[in-house]
Amino acid sequence: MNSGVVFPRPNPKVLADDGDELRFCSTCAFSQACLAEGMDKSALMDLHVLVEHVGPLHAGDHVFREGDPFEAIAAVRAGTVKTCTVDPEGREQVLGFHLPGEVIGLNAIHGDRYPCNAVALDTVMLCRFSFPRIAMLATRLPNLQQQLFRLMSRDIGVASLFAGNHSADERMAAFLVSFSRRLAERGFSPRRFQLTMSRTDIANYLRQAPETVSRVLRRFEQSKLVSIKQRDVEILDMPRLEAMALAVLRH
Amino acid sequence: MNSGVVFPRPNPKVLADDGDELRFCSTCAFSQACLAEGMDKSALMDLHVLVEHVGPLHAGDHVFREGDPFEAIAAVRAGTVKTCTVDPEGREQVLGFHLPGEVIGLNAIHGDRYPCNAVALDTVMLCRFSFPRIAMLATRLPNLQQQLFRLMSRDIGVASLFAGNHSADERMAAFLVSFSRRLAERGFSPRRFQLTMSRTDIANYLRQAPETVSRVLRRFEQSKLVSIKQRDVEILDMPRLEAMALAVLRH
DNA sequence: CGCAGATTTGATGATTCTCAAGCATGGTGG
DNA sequence: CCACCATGCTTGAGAATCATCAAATCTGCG
Repeated sequence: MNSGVVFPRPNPKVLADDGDELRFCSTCAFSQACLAEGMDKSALMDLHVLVEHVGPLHAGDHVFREGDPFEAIAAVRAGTVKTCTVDPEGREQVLGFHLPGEVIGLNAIHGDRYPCNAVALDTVMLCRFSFPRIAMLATRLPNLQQQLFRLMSRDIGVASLFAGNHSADERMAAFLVSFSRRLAERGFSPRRFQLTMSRTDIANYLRQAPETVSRVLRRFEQSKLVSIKQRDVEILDMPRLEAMALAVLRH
Repeated sequence: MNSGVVFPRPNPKVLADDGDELRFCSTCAFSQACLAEGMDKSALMDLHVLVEHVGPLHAGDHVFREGDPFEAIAAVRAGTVKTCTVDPEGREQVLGFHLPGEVIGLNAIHGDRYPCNAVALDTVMLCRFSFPRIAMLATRLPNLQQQLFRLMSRDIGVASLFAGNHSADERMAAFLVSFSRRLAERGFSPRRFQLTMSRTDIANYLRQAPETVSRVLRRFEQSKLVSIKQRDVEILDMPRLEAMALAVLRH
């Protein structure tokens, strides 16, 4: 398995500036979001100039590593990226899972180094943005600046989502609901989806033992909240799941 | 006790544009930080124009409330501010404590409303910055923009500091060390300081029961790690405390 | 002085972790 | 094609950390 760092050296093949790139990149949710913020066509062109399409990365590939010098942020275009730290004793701490349309690396600006690892959980495609260049561009494009502010602001809130002291059931329900909603935002089905990460990763993220995750999911299944086959999830009773998650998500 | 929202209506008395304001505001750590980032004198003047000095606020006063429309960020100049949410059942969740030199409100950009309450824990002085105006200014002053990016980026990291699944002792040690370091950054003593928040607030922040906080602190005192009289803390063995906190803080 | 709120302390209990073993699953090579 | 292995997942039993409940103590303040 290739576990090298591929992020700082984007594959030249996927950077080809062929005629399809503009259309191709219009599927990049990050650009889309900027567009939605009122950026005009020429502004979008400026963005395209500094986008690098990276990938495909495969499960286990690192997007960046903790301690690497910070150079760029990236928008996930396809697949799932896990961010995590490793403490001095080698124990991993999962910080988050990042779905298509979400941006990673924003927590590296302060410190000039990535404070965590970013690892592909499946086949991942990225849009890479040199940060100095996008920041420079943002001084000319207020909408872009505003969008960057918004993205970072949201990450602050997301990071404290699971900060509370809730039960294992509540955290798991919140995890499933949150995952479902984020998928729905990008046009995926909110009822049927695949958990691309291992039980161990979920457990770590939710501050639980993997055994607890397994037991909670089984109980959810027994109470007809969800149906689970391997990593495939079908949500059967969204209202009740949302009710359980309410204490964590607050809406 | 006055528990009204004072933030959106700064006290006119402290906004007086007398000759001392420039010197006065030079004690505002936010401006200082921007200065340190290489802003020249005229840039600083631009900042001063849009600063509003707010305060003094007293213990229990709200700086802003969850749900209030987002208009401004604020730098703490003196005192301590607690940010917290309240869930549908009325249970509070403490998100953080903010010391002089730290900025609050950055998590409100996304959503256009404050996602949490901000409450003064003691006598608090603030610098208030209209966000639309400071964002506008940031397009002209790349150093200011960069500073805002940095502040938000740091908040992402801070929010996930206590995300890990650590023991009560480790979290408390990390809390004390982190508090001490942040005070030291601003020139306060890192060995002797006052915990301006209640045990209940600390407990909530660390996901513990107040009783657990009490017991952990007593054990710390018995092992000569710290000396505690009410809310006054003296750290007696910083190396050992830092060692305990290592798993949480990672440095 | 006495009251209200905060903190401490002790006893008990429950959620969750740990340890250990069994069971699927998916890929590999014979 | 099937046995085999590695990995991840599940399940059960026992243990431990930490929360809860109850009550005493302390503190600041009117």
